Amino acid sequence: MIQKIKGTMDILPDETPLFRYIEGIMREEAEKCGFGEIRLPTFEQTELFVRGVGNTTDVVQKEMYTFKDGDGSISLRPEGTAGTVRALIENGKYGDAMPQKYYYIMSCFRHEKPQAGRTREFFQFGVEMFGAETPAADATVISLAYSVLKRLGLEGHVKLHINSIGCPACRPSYKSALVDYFTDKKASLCETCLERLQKNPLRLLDCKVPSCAAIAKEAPRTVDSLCSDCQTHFDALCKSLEAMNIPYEIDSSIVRGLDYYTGTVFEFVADGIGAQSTVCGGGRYDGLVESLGGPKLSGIGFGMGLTRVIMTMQQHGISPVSPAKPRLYIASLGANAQTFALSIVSRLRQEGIYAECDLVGRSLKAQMKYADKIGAAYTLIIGDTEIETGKANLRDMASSEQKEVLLSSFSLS
RNA sequence: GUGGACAUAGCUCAGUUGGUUAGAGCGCCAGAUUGUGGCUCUGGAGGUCGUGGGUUCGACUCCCAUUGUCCACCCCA
Repeated sequence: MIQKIKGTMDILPDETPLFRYIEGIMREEAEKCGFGEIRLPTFEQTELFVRGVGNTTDVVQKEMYTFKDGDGSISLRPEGTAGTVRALIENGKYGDAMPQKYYYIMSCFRHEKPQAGRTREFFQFGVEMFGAETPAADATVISLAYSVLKRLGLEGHVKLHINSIGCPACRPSYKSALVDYFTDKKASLCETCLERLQKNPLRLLDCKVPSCAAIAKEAPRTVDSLCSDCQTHFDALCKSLEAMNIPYEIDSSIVRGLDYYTGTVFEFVADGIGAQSTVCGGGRYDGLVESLGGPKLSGIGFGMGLTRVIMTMQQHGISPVSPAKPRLYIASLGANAQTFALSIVSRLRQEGIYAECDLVGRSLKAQMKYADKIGAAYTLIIGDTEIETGKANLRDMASSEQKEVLLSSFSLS
């Protein structure tokens, strides 16, 4: 038999209501903050991601689904920010009133080895805000993520970690201080850390090997080496979060893996869902619009993984929705009654009522069982006698009480 | 890309030191006096034991390969 592609998933009808519920909350919260939905192409020119996400990142170097397309090269989007920035520039939205605020809920694709909380196609809720450089903008974006998680019942199950990785003015000096520090301790670093020292020094800070972690703990911290602009920005952000009653902790090991991040970075981390525990991650990317050919325009945003959110909810037994159940099931006996049932059900549906009837030709007993199984609130029983007399029994499935109703003007009110 | 674990019915799993027709629970379908669900009882359908090799008189069981799943590293949402 033909199986699904590795790292993809089927979401069946018993799970889709939960997805829709969560998506609904994300939309509401984003729109309350003035973010408008943007829908982007599933694939873009490979070059967009190479320049946008960064050609030194793992995402671009080894995780993109890239195809030849005529003379060019296209890739399935591995994230949403680059495409949003491209659309902003291409549609001239940088000429409109600032800030520009966009959100999306869409699938992204990365060719990684699947594990808990990591699939090759994954669903992401993302928001991007352009043209607002104040700490208040950062706070707004973080608070939006927070209110989504809060409404989903995850307050207390996720922790907000924030950090500042500095701007082009102060990051280079920090980076070299970091490299110097770790170069001194080269002898006691693990193999992957030696690699990180070469290509991604900031990652040295969150190695999980105990000996490395101990060294990293004493390493120079970004928050101690920020330029005065970055420092005041970061301090103001902390104050704003406090003013909004959003608990956070400063975590100098928070480093984002995408090249475009500058200044503020943050993560919401869940407990108990395995190693891939970042439910939401984001930060500021003030140089990105310009580097993709647009005007100098600041940006900040985040991505939130839908399945990781769901895993966290399940971990804590939070299940706010259940599938829809019919108000009425009509059990019918014989072909005439089945046709009659069909007509009533059809009329009820036009009135907006969820109603079902027998489509299999089962015995009455089997139909009753089925009605119970699908959770019908009421069952109406119709045979030839009922059609003749115009009266039928309506059974309340919860109490088993039955009453006779007139079929001529049957309604559920 | 690296490492580890696992793969038996629709689902969750048993299967004894290799030994006849591979089991259970749940689910599904059908019955338990003629047209009434939930509880109980009875019966039924459903598996070439992931796939391909090998060892053996004989393999679900042992060996090799392969594919897939899960978990971790890496990386990230």
